[in-house]
Amino acid sequence: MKITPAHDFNDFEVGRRHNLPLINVLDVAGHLDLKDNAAFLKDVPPSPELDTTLAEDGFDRFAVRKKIVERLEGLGLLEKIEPTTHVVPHGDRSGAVLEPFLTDQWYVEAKTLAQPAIAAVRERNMVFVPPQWEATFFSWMENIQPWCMSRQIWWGHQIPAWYGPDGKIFVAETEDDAVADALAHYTDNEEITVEEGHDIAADPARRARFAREYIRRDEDVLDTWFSSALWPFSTLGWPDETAELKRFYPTSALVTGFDIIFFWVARMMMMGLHFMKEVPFHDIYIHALVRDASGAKMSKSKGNVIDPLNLIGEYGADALRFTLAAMAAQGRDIKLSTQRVEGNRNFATKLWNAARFAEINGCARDPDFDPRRAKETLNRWIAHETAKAGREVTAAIEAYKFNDAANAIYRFVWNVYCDWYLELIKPVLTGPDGIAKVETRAAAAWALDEILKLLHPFMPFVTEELWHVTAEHGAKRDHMLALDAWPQHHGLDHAAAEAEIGWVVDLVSAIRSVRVEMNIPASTLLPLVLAGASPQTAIRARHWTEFVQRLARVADITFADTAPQGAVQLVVRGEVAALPLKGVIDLAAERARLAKEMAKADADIARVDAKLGNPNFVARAPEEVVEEEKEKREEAEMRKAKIAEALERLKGAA
RNA sequence: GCGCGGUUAGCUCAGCGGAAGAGCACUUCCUUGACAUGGAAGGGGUCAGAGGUUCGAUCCCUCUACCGCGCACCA
Repeated sequence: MKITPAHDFNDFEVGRRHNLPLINVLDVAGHLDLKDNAAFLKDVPPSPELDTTLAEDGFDRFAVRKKIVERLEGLGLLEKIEPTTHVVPHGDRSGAVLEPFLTDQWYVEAKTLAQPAIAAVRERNMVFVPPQWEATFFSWMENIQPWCMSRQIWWGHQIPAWYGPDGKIFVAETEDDAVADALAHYTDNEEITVEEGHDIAADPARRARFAREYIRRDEDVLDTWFSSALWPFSTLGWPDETAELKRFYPTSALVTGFDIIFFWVARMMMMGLHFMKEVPFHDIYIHALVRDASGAKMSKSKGNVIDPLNLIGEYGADALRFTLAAMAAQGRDIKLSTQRVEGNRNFATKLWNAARFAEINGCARDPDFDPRRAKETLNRWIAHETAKAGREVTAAIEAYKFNDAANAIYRFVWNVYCDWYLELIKPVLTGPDGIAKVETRAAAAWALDEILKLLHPFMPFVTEELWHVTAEHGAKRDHMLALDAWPQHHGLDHAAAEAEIGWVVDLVSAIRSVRVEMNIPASTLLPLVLAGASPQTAIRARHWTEFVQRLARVADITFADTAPQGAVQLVVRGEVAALPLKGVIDLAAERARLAKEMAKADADIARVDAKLGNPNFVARAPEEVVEEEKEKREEAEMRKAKIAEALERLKGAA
C-alpha cells in the first residue's frame, strides 16, 4: 500500500513517523499527476490495474474520484456508500476546495529574531497601551514558530531567489546579480566553459536568455508581513543613512489594532531590532476594533466592512471621527452607534453657532488681550475653566485615553462655554460700550480659539474652517490650525472667579428648578429675596443682578433678615434665597418639594451615621476619609435645618 | 476543547475600593434677537447571580449563568 504524505495532513504525519517518501498524486491545478511521477511509480510492478490508473493522468480530481468508486464497484469491492460531514478549506474568493500540497518554501528563523523583541518589552523600551496586551504579545512571541514567508498569490514582492538546473540556489538583490552568481558557479564547476560564461556575461541578449531559460526564479512572493516588517525604516530610505531615517527612527508611538500585534507589530519589532539595532517605536497603542452590527470583526475578505464614507456623507467626517474617539475606551471594542454620530454632528453644529454668535457680537481676536490680566470676573472665570479643560484634554491624550479627552472638550464647549459663558456675557455684549465690553469680546474670541486648538485632533475640519473664518476679523494668522502649537495654559487658575460664578450658576439653576416644579410660566418674573445674606453674597448679588434677572427670569433682587412668609426658600451654597410667591405657588406642591429635599438630606445623614457608628470604620479607615464623612454629615445637617425652617414658614403662610 | 474579554439607566457605553455617570431615547415646559441639529427642568439602575476578602465592594478573589472574540486561509 502507498499513501500520499505530500498531500494529506494525516498521511504526512504517518510518513514522518515511518520515514516514507513524500508522494503527491496531484499537480498544482488539482489534476492527477501520475505518468512521470517517479515517487508514485517507484516499486509498483506493471499491471493492468496500473495501466487503468495511469489512464486517469491529467484528469480533474473530482472526476477521477468518481471513476475510482466505479472501479471499486466493478470489482465488487464496494461495501456501501454513506454520507459523512467532511470539513475542507475553500478558497475565499473562488470557493474552490483547497488541497494540501507539499512544496519547498522559505522560512525565517523567527525564534532567534523574537528574543530581542521580547527583551525590549520586558525592559520597557517598548510599552503596550493598555498593558494587558503585553501578555498576548509574550504568549505569541514565546511560542513563535518558524515563519513561512513564501506566499502563492499573484501580487507582492517576488522572492529574490533563483534556482539552477541542479537545484543550486542563488539569492541576490537583482536578477543581474543572480545571473552573475550563477555564471560564476557553473563555470567553476565546469558546467559551462569559462569562454562561454564570458560571452554570456558580455552579451545582454544572451544574459537575458540565460536568466530566462537556464536559471529559474522562485515564483512565490514574500509574505505581506515580511515586506511590511521593513516599513519603519525602508520607507525612510534605508539602507541609506538618510536625514529622515535619523529623524523618524525610532518614532514615539505606533497606533494599531490588537489583531495586528501578531502580524505587523511583532515583525516590525524583530526586523527593526535586527537591522537597525534599535526598537522602531516606544509606545504601542492598541486601539479598539470597530466591529460590524453583529459584533463581528470587519474583514475585506468577508465583505462585512462598513464603509465610513456612508456615515461621513450623512453626518460629516468630524462627527464620525469625534464619535470614534469618544468611544475608544481602552480595552473594549466599538460597535458603531449611528445615534452617537448624530449627537456629535449636533455638537459640531453647536460649536459653529457659538462661533457665529461670537462673530455677530464683534468678538474678534485681540493680540493685546492677555487672559491673565483680565479684569472682568467672567473673563477670569472662562480663562480658569479653559485652562482646566485644557489640562484635562492634554492629560487624557497623553494617557491614550481618547474617550476621556473627547468627553472633556465636549463638556467644556457645550456645558461651560455655550451654556454659561456665552449666556452670561450677553448682557455685556448688548450693553453699553466700554472697557468691559472690549475685554469681554477679546476674551470670548480667545476662549473660542483655545477651543479650536483643543478640539482640532477630534474635529479637524470644522475647527480648521473656523480658524480660517475667524482670521477674517481681528489679528491676522500666518499658518493653519494644524500647524499651531498645542495650547499650554499657565497662570490662569482663579479660585475667586470660580467661587463667584459658581454661586451665580447655582443660584440660577436652583431658581429655574423651582420655576419648573411650581409650573411658573416663563412670562412671570419673580422677585428674589436673599435672606440674611453675608456681606460677600450681598456684593455678589448686586454685581450679578442683571445676569440673574435674565437667566432666571427674576424681576428684582432685594435683601431681608429673614425670608418673607409664604415664600419658596432655596438653599444656595449655605444661604437662603427666597421667592415670595404668595398666591402664585401651589402650597401643596411646595411642601412636597421640600419633603423630598428633606428625605434626601435624611438619607444622606443616615448613610453617614451608619458609617460613623461603625467603630471599625472610625478605627481602620484613613483619617481623611473619616473627616470627609464628618463634613458630609455637617453639610447635610445644615441643609436639613434650612429645609425645616422653610417648611415652618410655609405653615405660617397657610 | 484551549485561551482572552464582556454582563452598569429603555439603547450604545464610561467609571472600577470611600455618596451611581454620559450620549441618545423618554416626560413636562419654552418659536426670549447664536443655535428647535436648540433651551430649561425632570423621571429612570438592589451596577447578571451566589459566595468570599475588607471598616467599607459596581470596583478585588472564587464559582455559576448567559454573550462575544481569537486559536484555518486572507488581511
